[in-house]
Amino acid sequence: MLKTTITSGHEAHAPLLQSQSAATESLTVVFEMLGAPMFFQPNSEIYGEEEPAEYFYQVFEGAVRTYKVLEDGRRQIGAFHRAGDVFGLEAGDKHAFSAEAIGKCTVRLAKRSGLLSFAERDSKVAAALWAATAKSLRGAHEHMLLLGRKTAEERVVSFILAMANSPASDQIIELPMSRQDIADYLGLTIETVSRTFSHLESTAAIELHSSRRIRVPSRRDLQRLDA
Amino acid sequence: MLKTTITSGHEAHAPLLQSQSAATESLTVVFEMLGAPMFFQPNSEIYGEEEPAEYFYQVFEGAVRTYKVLEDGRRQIGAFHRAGDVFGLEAGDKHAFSAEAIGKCTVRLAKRSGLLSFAERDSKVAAALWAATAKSLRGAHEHMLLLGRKTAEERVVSFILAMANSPASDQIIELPMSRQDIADYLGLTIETVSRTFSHLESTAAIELHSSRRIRVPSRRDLQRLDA
DNA sequence: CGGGATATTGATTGATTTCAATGTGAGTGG
DNA sequence: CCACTCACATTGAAATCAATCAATATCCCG
Repeated sequence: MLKTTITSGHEAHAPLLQSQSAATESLTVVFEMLGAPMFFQPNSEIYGEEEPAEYFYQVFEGAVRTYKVLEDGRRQIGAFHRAGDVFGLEAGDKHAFSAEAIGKCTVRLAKRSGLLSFAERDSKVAAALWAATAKSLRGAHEHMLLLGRKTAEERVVSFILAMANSPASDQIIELPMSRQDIADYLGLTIETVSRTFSHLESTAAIELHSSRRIRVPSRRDLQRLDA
Repeated sequence: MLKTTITSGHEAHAPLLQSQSAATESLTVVFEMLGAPMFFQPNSEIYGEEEPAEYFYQVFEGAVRTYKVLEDGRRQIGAFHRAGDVFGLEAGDKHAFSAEAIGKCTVRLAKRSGLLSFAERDSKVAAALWAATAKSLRGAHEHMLLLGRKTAEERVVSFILAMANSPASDQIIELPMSRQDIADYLGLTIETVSRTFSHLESTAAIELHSSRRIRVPSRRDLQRLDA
């Protein structure tokens, strides 16, 4: 199984694939068959908004951001994708978002036409495609709640909790993305994100070992700060 | 076709079904076969968050809001659904959102099990289900950009433009929802929404015939105020 | 050991929220 | 038919949270 392949060599980390649903697994099998692995350098474009959507994508290793920009440059990151996540699922022949590698990363590309004709013949694959799309939708809904109704501190806390994907306490979390990425994901400025991290540290809710390496001594305590 | 059925008797209004995609149409056919129409009173619950998701839903007449609330009562409306729109598509056995009728409305309910087993046998139906889910995802992404990066005025303008679903200028728009609903959709307070409507009126970007009936003299002019 | 990007911290401003009245309109009953 | 009422909407003044403007500080990377 690819699951094994993906996690091999990462045993020291928290599991990269959280609650791997049966549906995602089944899409993973399809990506193994149809997907061509492709390597991307940090900050390189995987696809651009408005480009014809020719492929579906699955992160194999590393992390990816998908985003939209307004004419004047304001950027909203829609989601961060990590190993095992499928992205680029929007229907229609054009991408609604752009996608970039955050650090070095490997992504599997599966031709839409191939995967869709596969889905036509195998209803399990069609169901997996639907489930993966619905999973993205669920994530977008959660993100919407955060952007629309939460305070800066609640946003940062929600983000940290989402990045700490195991329910265990006392986790060390490695953030692959910059403060600017976090700010553009949370709908805040980089200064507000930085200040909020500092403030959380000052109240012992988190420890900042370095700017991209944080420790959550008690997940419960942190959760109490989320709405 | 149901399209005819839905719009019959509404010829005086702007078309209720904007760009009805082939995919939605094909789901509409399924709803005609499997769906039981159900009538809802204003503000009545269609389903609640965390309830087992037993059905898929299509608005037949009227308007529906889907939303999430935080423990302390802050509410985020995820989307407004109008005639022809399919909602409740989230995968998983529980609803992620709640859904309520805004005014009096009729909704068709199709059992998930039935529609899914139909999709298993007919790949066209499976594709339509996927496309409808992806359409929700696209809407959520657009909404995210609005919540994360737009100013109050831009949000209200985006909202008005979305409610004016024909590209024509000089439209009169009937808003089915209250200012509170709009506020909770845009991530603003009711006062800010009200002030922004007033300000748009003072600059002649819109006319307020009554609080729920507005006229857009020039769509182009209004679009210039959107980001 | 630089040097440039990234991050933190401080001071101030400003948009939106909050608090507080006032206005408006649809429905009801006298 | 009018007055009353209640929910909904508008408007105003003050407070607040996050953004902006402005220095440093720190971390990589060569």
